[in-house]
Amino acid sequence: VPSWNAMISTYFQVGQVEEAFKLFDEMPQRNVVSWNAMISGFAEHGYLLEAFSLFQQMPERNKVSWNIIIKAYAGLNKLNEAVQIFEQMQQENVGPNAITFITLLDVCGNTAALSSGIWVHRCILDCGFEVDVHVWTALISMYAKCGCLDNAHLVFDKILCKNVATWTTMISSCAQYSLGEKALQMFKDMHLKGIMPDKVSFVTLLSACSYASLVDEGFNYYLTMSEAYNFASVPEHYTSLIDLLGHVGWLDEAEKMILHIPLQPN
RNA sequence: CCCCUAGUAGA
Repeated sequence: VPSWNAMISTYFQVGQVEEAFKLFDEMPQRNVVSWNAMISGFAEHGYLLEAFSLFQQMPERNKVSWNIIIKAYAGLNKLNEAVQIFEQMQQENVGPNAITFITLLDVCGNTAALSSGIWVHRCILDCGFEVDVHVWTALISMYAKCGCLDNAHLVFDKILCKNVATWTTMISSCAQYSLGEKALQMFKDMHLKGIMPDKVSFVTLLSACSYASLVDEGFNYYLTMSEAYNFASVPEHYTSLIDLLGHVGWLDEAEKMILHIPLQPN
C-alpha cells in the first residue's frame, strides 16, 4: 500500500490528477494515507468538491485528514470555515497538532485577522503541549502580517531555540515595517549568535537593503553570499537587487542588470 | 524518501 500511495502523490506532484485517481481506484487495498493523499492532491489542484466528497466517504480519519481540510479552506482564505473544521475535529475527539495550528495561523496572517490570530495563540497555550520552533515562527509571522510588530517581537524574544527561519521572519517583518536599518542589524545579530544565513535569509536581507535604500550594503551582501557562502543565485536575489537599484533611482543600472543576469527575465 | 508541516523578491 505505501508504494501505491507514493505513486499517487507523485502523480499529483507532476499534475497528473486523473492518473492519480485511476491508481486510487485500482489499488487492491487502501489505508488512511491513501485517502489523505487523494484528498490533499485534489484540494491542491482545485478539485475541492472531489476532495470534500472523499473526506465524507473515507472510512476513518486521522489528524492529517482534518489538517488537509483546514488547509483547503485556508488556501481559499476562508478563515471562518477553517476554524469551524478545527472545532469540529475536536468535537470528534481528534486533537490538533502543531501543523493544525500552523495552518490556522497562516490563514489568520494572510487575511490580517488579528483577533482570530490571538485566539489561536491562546488555543495553543491552552493546549498545553510543548510548542516547537515552527509554531513560534508561525506566530511571529502571523503577528507581523496582522500589523502587530510589537507582539511579533514579544514572541521572538521569548523563543529559546531560534533558528535561521525564526530570525528571517523577524528580519522580514522589520523590513516590511520600513525598519530597514533594524533589519540589517538583526541579520548581523543572527550571525553573531552563530546562526548561518541561508538563501532565503539573503533574499530577505537584500529586500531590507532595498527598503533602506542601502545600495552598497546590498551589493556587498550579495557578493558575500556568492563568494563567501558559495550560494547560487535564485531569481529572487536578482529581483531584490534590481528593485534596490530602482528604489534609489539608478534606472540605467537596473536595466543593465536585467539584461545581464544569467537567467531569463520574467 | 506513503499523506498535512514555520521564514524569502517583484506587483
